[in-house]
Amino acid sequence: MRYSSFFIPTLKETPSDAEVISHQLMMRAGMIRKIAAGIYTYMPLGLRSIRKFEQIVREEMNRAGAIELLMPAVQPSELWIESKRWAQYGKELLRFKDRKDNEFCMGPTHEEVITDIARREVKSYRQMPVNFYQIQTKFRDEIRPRFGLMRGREFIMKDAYSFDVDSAAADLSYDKMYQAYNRIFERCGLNFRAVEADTGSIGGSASHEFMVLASSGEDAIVSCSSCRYAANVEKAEGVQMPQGGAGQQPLAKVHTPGRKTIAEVAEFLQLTQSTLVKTLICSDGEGQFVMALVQGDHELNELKLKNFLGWAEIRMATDEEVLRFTGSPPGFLGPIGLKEGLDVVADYAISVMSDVVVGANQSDQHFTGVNQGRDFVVTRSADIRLVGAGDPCPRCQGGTLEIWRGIEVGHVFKLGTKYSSSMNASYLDKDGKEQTIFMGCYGIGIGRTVAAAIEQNNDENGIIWPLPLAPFHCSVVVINAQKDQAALVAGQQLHDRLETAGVEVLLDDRDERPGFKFKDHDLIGIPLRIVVGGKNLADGKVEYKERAGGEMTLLTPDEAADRVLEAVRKACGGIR
RNA sequence: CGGAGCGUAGCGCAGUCUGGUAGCGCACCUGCCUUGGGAGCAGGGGGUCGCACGUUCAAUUCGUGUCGCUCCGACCA
Repeated sequence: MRYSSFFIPTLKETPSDAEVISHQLMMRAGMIRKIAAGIYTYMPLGLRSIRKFEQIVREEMNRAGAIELLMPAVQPSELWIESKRWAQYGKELLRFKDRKDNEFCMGPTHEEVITDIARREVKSYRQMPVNFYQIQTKFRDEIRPRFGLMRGREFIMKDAYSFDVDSAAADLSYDKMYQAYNRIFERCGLNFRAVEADTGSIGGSASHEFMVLASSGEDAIVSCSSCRYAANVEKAEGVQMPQGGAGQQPLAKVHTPGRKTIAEVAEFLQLTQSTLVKTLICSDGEGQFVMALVQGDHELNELKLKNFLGWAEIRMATDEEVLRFTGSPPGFLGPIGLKEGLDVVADYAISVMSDVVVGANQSDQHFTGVNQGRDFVVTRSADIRLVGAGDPCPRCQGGTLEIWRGIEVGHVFKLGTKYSSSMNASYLDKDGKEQTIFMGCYGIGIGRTVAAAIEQNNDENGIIWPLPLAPFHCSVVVINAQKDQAALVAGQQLHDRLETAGVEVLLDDRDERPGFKFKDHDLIGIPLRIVVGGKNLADGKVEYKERAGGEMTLLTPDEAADRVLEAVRKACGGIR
């Protein structure tokens, strides 16, 4: 491909609304253009990388036995009402009516449609296991679209859905996908982790997220320093501690004027924050309340508490609600002397603490020397805190947890019968008995993965593509292309030869100064670069250089071509 | 949803406080020159100042409304 006949509108300046590096670079490299909040055009260069990744995903899905189809982007409300998600899904679901006033939505995901297909078409145990997938544009009306392709409203996703006769068979399908996902992200040359995750609104019994490690990631994940345990912090388990010693101190009320936060109270009483108990009141938004206790230097994991209580939603109580339940404004709450009807859920860490400090449920007053059992009662003990760096691993002896930031690029779920039972997807088994189908679903964010690759691979000059995702493998930059015919011919020959061998080459024949061209190629991040021109060509040599670093070397055109072929084979052909 | 900010040329911004019909850099077009890290000179094109209504002799500027975009918050007890 000649640069002059392709279309790469690069920008020297960074658009002001691009926050993260991948968004900035995709804009500057002319890969994407925004048309509305969270909605982008994939420009020719961006589309090439998107297609590269899609192809890797296709190959690995096909290898794992999944079958490609394509479902509609627009979906009728009936299916969503049937699965109960028409009411559950909030404003994120973009709804609209057709000319006959029938309700539709833009599909944010396709469990309903695929389950409908399955219940009509999959009627016998002989047809399973089966796994359908598609690569398709979805729409979620995000509260706050941001970070370019990382959290857009319209985005491309690969989603797959497995159907099995029972739970054990579904586990096998799940494992196959889990393996396929590992292969996919390995092939892309990305640094990633598969972590245990919460199932969220999709539902189901188990799931793993695939996280590309990057400091700008929106999720926090933990992994064990010595075993393979890794989890999203939303899900990561706190370790249940053995019972500690009995308290010694008597209960005493102390005056703590204006000291509301844990830090202020600890400083005022000359104690460490870990000897305080943090008291929080949460609501399900529908009239249920609970008091949650965590160690002063810990933080409540609302998601864990929500799941433990079986609530659909969770939020912190308002100041008015706190006053109503405790008679005290926030800042002085505690579990002592509560009115009837407010359950107390304590984190496991609370049960090993003694002689602690809690609020006295009255302005400017705290209790010291507080001990569980003697001074207050815990309704239930549970794992409800957010784990942190340095915490003990819940799976092995001696390991401690490290914390990372990650970008969620893939998610696999065991759905069980959640959709198949509500939508009556069943089959006949060997004995002619009707059974419910077991499902799994598996997603990969296509655009997000490409953005994550940039997030992980860039420098001050621009993108540094991993070869498998690069829009072009190699660029051939011709110096003084409009005047130096010999250089242009030599460059064209090298280009033709590489292209014939299957290498994707961008031949820069533009009438621009060399520095200008180098800047462009660095910005758009082509991994391999050959420069043809000037004195070197007179000596029968061209320059070979890799974007990721390494020295520039002078080689004959033949040698340079071999180096390119070798690099492309190694990076794109090896793992197959 | 709550809070804040911003909409002026394709992009990045100034001008608005103090009203008098708009400017800079980059990009773009023409010519000359230049050709190893986003060159230089000269000339040129491009804006109903987001939109609507109001105040005024006069509105990019003041007021009201509206639309769009961006940021922050939703861990505080």
